[in-house]
This record gives sequence, C-alpha cells and structure tokens, in this order.
Amino acid sequence: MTQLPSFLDEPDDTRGAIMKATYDALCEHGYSDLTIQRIGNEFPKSKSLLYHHYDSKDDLLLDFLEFMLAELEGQMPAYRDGSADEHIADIVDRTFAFGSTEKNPHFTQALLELRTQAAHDEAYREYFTRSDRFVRKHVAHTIQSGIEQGVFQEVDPQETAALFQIVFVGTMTQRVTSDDDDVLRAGRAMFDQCLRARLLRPE
Amino acid sequence: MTQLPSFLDEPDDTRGAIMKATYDALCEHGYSDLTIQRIGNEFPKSKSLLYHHYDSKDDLLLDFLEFMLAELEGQMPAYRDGSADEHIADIVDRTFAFGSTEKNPHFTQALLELRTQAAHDEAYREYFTRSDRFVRKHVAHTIQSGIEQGVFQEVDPQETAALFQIVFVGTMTQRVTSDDDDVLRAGRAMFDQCLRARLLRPE
DNA sequence: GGGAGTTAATTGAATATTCAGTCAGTAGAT
DNA sequence: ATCTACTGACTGAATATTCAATTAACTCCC
Repeated sequence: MTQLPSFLDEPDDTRGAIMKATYDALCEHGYSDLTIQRIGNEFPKSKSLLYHHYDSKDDLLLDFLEFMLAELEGQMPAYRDGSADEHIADIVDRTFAFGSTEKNPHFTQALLELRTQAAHDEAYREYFTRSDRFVRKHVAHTIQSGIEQGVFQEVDPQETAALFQIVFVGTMTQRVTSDDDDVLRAGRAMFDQCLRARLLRPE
Repeated sequence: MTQLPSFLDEPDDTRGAIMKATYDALCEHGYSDLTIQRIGNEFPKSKSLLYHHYDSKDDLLLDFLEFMLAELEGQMPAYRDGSADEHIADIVDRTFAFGSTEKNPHFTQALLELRTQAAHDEAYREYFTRSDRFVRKHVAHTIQSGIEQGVFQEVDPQETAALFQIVFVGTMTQRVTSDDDDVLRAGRAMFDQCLRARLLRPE
C-alpha cells in the first residue's frame, strides 16, 4: 500500500491509534462515506471504544481536524538564517509538491475533504480560518525579511502572502480533484515567472 | 433568503425542478448529509417521483453534476471583438467575484462540494477534468489573441491559462471555506500586479 | 506483600433512527 | 383502455449510539 505519513506511524497511545484509524478510513472511503463502523474497522480495538473516548462522531472528527491542522502547521519550515529568496523558493516548492511527494498523497485528499466541510460547518470554518492566518503570517514575515534584505521589491507582504495562500489551496484542490496533472506543472512555471517579474529585485 | 441563480428560477419542467431541489438541499445540508429525503423535501412533488425519473441517487447526482457544469461553462463570456487585455481583465474580475455577486453565493459552495467528491469518485473526476480543460482552452485562446494583438508579452498561453485555473479554484475553495474575506481582496491585488509585470506589454 | 475498593479500558450485543429504494395504486391525458 | 406522472406507505439494510458486563490497573490500608 501507500506510504503512511510519519506522524501516523506506529502510534503508541490510544488517541494516536484513533487518529490513524480515522485517517485511514477517511482516505479509503471519503468524508461522505465515513462511518464509525469504518473507523472501527481500521482500529485494532473495538468500535465501541471510540465512544469511550469521544462523545459522538462529530466530536471525534473535530478532534481529528485539530490533529491534522496541528500536523500541517508543524510541517512549516522554521527559517533561521539564509536569504529570503531561497526561503520563498522553498515555499513554492512545497506548495506545488504538496501531495505529490513520498508522503502519502492521501494526506492532501483528507485535508481537502475536511476543508470542504467548512462550507456548512461553522466550527470547521473557524479552524481553517485560524490555521490559514497562521500560515499567511509566516509567509508574510518571510517576504518582509526579503524586502529588508533588499532581495525583494517593495511589495505588500500581506497581499503577497494572500496570493500564496490562494495558489496553495488552488494546487491542493486541483491536484486532488483532477486527472490532468500537467496543470500544476504549467501553472507553476507561470507562477515562477510572475514572481520573478514582480517580487524579485532585478540585479 | 438569498437570491437564487437565474438558471434555477421558476423551473417549469420536472427535471429543472429536481435540479433546483437538489441544489437547495445540497446548499443547506452539504454533500455528506445529502439524502433523497432532503431533496424530496425541497421538491414540490413527492420523493418517490425522483425514482420515476432517475434510477438511483447516484444517477440523479451525476445528472446534477452535468447540469451544474453545463451552467458553469455557459457562464463563460464569448468575446467577439475588443482587445484581449480587456477580456483578461474581465476574466480576472469574474474569477474573484465568483460566488460573491448578486447570484446565490451557494452556487460556488455547491460546486466545490461536488468537486471534492472527485477525490474518491472516478466519474466526478472525469467530468471536472473535461470541464477544466474546456475553460482553460478558452482562456489560453484569449491570451493567444492578446499576444498576436501585441498587447501581451510572449508568454506560454497554456501555462498562463493553467495559472488562471489554479487561482480560480483557489479563490473558489478559499471563499467557501474561510471567514477571512480579506484574503481574496489582497490576493487579487497582488495577482493583478503580477499579471501587469509579466503578462502586459509595457507601452 | 495482599486483599478490598475504585476507576479506566474494553467488548459484544442491543436499540433507535435514518436511509435508499420498492410497490401497489390513483388521477389525468390521449 | 392504456400510458405517464405521481403518491404514500412500506421495507431491509446501514448507522450512530447505548449499555451491561468483563478485564486490567491503580490505590489505600493492613
């Protein structure tokens, strides 16, 4: 089968095991066909045990969302030194690689499924709004550094980070919901050119 | 309540009424909680009638997807004359306005919900892959015109259209799944600048 | 150390509800 | 009389949730 994301490998505690089971079931069946039964099937212990740890299916899924977002935020690189343009290049790399690398591509899929629930679920929306803001702040900060370092032109860091965000969720949605994998390659090529034209300071 | 998209206003035929009912139920409950019962509730006639017109829930939903994609493609402007840069400006306008205008913003929401199903459903994925390709071809063609007209720099039309596609699905996903409506405004500002820097021919 | 008492983990079976899909039959048009 | 649109009642399967009962672990007193 596919390689599991490391954060779900060999969970020792019960919560970890439940998260892994939920993850597996979600990847296999999708959110709309996700049942307690199916989570239970991926779970070494019994299905009833899930109710010992969570009040309801909803409760469990909300905890799972928190778990996934924490993981996503944890994946963010901490740049301590080096030039900002390399950091941005790295961010672009990660953006377009997201979901296509050695790690289980199902992670992206699961994340999009959860995200789409935000359309109808207040709680989900709040989670994602918060998480997005966190990521954007990080990107904006990197851009700000680049401007101060003199490698970037004087763009608005907030606005630039916002575009990064849009492109990020765009690639994520596109990758998961389309067979046409050339779109990402081509889109990235143009995005790179755009950034070079507007963001990078010509030397 | 919210304004209905015109294409669903006062359907006279049965199919139209079923599409509207499905649309309403989808918007209200989301794909994962979409049941035949709930479609039936939004439907003036009885729930059993749905089975008179469709073999199964799946069958109905697939027809609904076709219906929505036809509507989406139908919304695309046909540019007969005028300069390509105005057309592109219009496309950008529509991209970022998508889901925020007088028409029911739920249209976007419904579309994203359907789109997300493509993660697990082959048939859905094929539909969207085809629809995306259709839209991209249109955008690429407009860009090609612009290059020939001499208003655009010599970019690769395919790649540029691909970036448009990513930004389009990105705004769509972002709008529906986040409370932070400033992201779209800010992202657009930067996207405009990028296009000006890379696409538009300086005069 | 060892039993008595308390709590947490765990299970399989049961319950109540929801869901997709069926069917026998009505009403109206041709 | 036949066909088509249409209906309400019905069903079996699936689903979330509960529960009574069992086991494992931990604690407090002797």
